Amino acid sequence: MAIREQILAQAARLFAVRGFSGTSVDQIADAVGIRKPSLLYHFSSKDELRESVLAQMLSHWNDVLPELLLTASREERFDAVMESLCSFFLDDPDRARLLLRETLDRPQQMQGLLRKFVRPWIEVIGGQLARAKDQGIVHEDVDPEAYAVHVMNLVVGGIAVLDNLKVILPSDSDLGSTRERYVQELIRIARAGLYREHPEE
Amino acid sequence: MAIREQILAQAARLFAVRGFSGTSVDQIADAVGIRKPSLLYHFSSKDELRESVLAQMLSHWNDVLPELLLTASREERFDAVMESLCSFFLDDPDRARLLLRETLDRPQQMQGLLRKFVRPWIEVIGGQLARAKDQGIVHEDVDPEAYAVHVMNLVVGGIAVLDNLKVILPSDSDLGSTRERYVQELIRIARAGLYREHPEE
DNA sequence: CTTTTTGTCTACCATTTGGTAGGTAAACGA
DNA sequence: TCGTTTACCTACCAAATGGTAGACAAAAAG
Repeated sequence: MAIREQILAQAARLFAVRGFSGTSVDQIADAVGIRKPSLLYHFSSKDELRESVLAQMLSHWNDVLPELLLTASREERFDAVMESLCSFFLDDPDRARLLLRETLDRPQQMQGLLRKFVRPWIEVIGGQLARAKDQGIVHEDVDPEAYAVHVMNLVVGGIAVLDNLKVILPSDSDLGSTRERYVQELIRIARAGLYREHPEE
Repeated sequence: MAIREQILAQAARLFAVRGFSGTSVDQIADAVGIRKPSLLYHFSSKDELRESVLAQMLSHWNDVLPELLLTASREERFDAVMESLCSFFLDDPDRARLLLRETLDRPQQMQGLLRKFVRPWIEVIGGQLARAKDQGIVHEDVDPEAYAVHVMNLVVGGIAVLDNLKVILPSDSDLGSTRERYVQELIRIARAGLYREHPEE
């Protein structure tokens, strides 16, 4: 059964980097080390492969998200949620690229998935915001839903094109720290857009 | 010469919506109302067409940007700059989609363009921030360059997938206002991530 | 009026594409 | 042991792709 996962991994990588139409079944088969008909034995069409790749990623997302949200609700640690959220995509930036490409390529189908996988997060954030507003911690003019969507977009879009943006951030030279700096600023922006003062750290 | 612009317009539209590899020369020709060889008479290859489409957009960008920045430097009206910036992409969201797709499809080539077209903006923002920091208006922990990059990404990415995100923002029913609300929150986040207090409005 | 240029067309080509047919060998279940 | 299933292969196919050749007509240039 390992071969199926290899195919999924290579397909995900290539779809993310070159796009779906920019990737041929042959290229995926080559990357795995088998012939095209062998690949099509496991996934009966290129489109089924696309579906499977996306399903695999969203299933992983669905595994990680609940824990993430519970942590957030219980401890109210904004930065922790943000870092976990970023980690999901930083662990494999192709996830962000894939998501972005799917959104561009098939907006119709993506809308359903967004409803299913993003809406819950937005609702939880909304609940948190209600409490935080009562406590006067959060800016009054925050639009909870729009805010959550923007943060989502900031994370996914930001990580998808992270390598490109590194070019524009040339200051420090040690490896990997550009990413750190970039992510820290991302989280800072998200926090500042929400809280009136700095929340408990 | 009108035909050349029609081709550019249709190509830009289709590249933005379906992607470069997802669009055939035939489809573009059809959209214009001519045959494929006629199109290839004006643009000798599909790749030259891609180049021209991108060049056209960036040239427009380059026309609009200086004025934008001058206004900002002179009057220091943050919201005005943000709204102008958003307008550039809201006027035709395909611009944002195209930019995003190019960044995903050809990161290498895009890095040069980012250096040329985005860096200047970042530097100007940096200059503004220096002054604003002296006046104690801007948060001290802002990373000017990273901030600017994130805002850029927020605008481009946000508008590119705006139609999808509307689905997650279901509250008000009147037409067009979802976009308004979405853009307002975007600008609010950008402002809150920068200024300690609200700047003069 | 003739010649040349411009722009479009039909017909075609080589390559690549997603996908199928059908064979083969190893592993497995009875 | 023998049939069946699994997983891979070579060979092939029809359609679509980017691009070319060359005919043709209108218009611009001489």
